[in-house]
Amino acid sequence: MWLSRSVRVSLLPSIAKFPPFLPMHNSLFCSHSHSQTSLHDDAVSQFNRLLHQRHVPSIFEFGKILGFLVRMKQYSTSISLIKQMELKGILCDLANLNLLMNCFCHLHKLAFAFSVFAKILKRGYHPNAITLNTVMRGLCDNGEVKEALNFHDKVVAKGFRLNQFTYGILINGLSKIGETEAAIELLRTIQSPSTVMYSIIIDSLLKEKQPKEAYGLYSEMVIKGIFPNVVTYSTLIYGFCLVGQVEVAFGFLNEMLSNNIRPNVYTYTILIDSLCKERKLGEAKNVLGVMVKVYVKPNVVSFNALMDGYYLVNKVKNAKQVFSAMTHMRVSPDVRTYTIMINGLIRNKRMDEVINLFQEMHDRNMVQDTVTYNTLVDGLCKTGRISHAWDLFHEMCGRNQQADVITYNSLIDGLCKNQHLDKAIELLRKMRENGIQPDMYTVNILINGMCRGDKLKNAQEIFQDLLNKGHNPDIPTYNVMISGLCKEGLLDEALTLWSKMEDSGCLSNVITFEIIISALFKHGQTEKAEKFFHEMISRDLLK
DNA sequence: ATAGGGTTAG
Repeated sequence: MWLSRSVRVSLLPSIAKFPPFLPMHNSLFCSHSHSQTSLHDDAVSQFNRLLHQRHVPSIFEFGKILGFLVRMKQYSTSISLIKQMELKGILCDLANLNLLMNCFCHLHKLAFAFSVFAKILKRGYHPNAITLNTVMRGLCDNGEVKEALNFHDKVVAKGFRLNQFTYGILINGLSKIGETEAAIELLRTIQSPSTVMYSIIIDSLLKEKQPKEAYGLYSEMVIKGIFPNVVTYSTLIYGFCLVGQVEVAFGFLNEMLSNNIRPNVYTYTILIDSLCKERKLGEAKNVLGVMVKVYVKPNVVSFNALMDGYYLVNKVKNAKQVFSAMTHMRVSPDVRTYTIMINGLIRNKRMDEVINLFQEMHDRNMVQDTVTYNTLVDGLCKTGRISHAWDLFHEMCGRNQQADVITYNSLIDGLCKNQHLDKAIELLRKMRENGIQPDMYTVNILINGMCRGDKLKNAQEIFQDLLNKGHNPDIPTYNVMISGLCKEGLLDEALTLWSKMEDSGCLSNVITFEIIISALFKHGQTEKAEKFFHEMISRDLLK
């Protein structure tokens, strides 16, 4: 079923090349409608007009406006409008109450949602499938998938009718908490499973790096005559790129095209992102050009992916061009756009520009989130500006952006590398106090810090502790430990550990080999070094 | 009911 590589390759360059950032294309994307804010305000004032009419309008009129607001994700507004309705003595119907419950669920106010459910029962309304599905989705979104399943069993026992959506919600809930097996089991109990159900599970399998199983389900749905749609194909393209099988992914792209399923902004953005991660910036830029040409409007995600790609290959100028191009095309940068810019500029040691951008976010009333702060904190640590990083750490806490394991890891690493091992240990303790569990990065940073600080014994203790607790060290853990042993000239011990690593099924990467080879050379063991070098080549680890 | 972008260790 796969089309040849030549088909795949010809697909993109066959489209006429043109500079994707010319202003002539801007007119395609100019917005002629009201902004979202004014639409929201219009809806609210129309609602108020209805509310104050002399003759009470039908409940259906209110419902239309409320439905619109929910589609615009204005949950808080919808809730307050419904409250005003009830205060005026206009009784909500079942649809309004379902909608109200839905709004509370989206705002993660599950207790309020349940009180609405109680109200539905108290008023003698008969909950319909939408009511029950909303309850289950609320539970699932809150991570309470088991409770959703119990709820399902209970209402089924009471004779309520459910629908396809119910099982989509439950399958999605199970998949998103990593219970893909259970999701598949549930799928097996459904007489006529849908495209959506298959798509959800295929997505989970690919994210868990189980491409064979995902492919199996895809074949199964095709055989059963359940047609993959644009989401299914986009999921497959994304997932197969994720597991490194780019050829297969492009096979799916060709297949969707030959099935006359048109790629949408998601599909194109996935392609841009995947090509960028493969460092094929020329092709990625062409995809953006194709999008423009076929009138699929790139959005902020498309531009962010491309920008990040340019920074990945250190093309600062091109990245900045993307930044201004998106503005010209009236696509507003978001927090991630700025974070990508900040991250890229840090990697290119342009700290003054970074500080300016951070200030610009402030000026634009953008809320810097944990990731933005993490990026900057790490950048400051890496350039030795520990005290500035420390200030930002406090600033983020003060602004209610929770420091997470990554924040602490960056700071601990910075402290270790600037001769403050004691302060690093102190911060580790503080991190635990704040309820944040150290992860593999923390362990590796500490082992590395100990080795650098001539505390090989402590590093080995941490490593042994990891083994004692039944954790498997990962490649970077072995790498830092091997590197520490090499640094002390303990080459035999390093090579023993390397053997253990390989025996445990943890296969070396290019960095492992670099550490070992350079240590062997340094100690005049040229022959051994060459042996490792050839091993590395035969494993195809050199790009 | 389903798909896409940003941060940490070697």
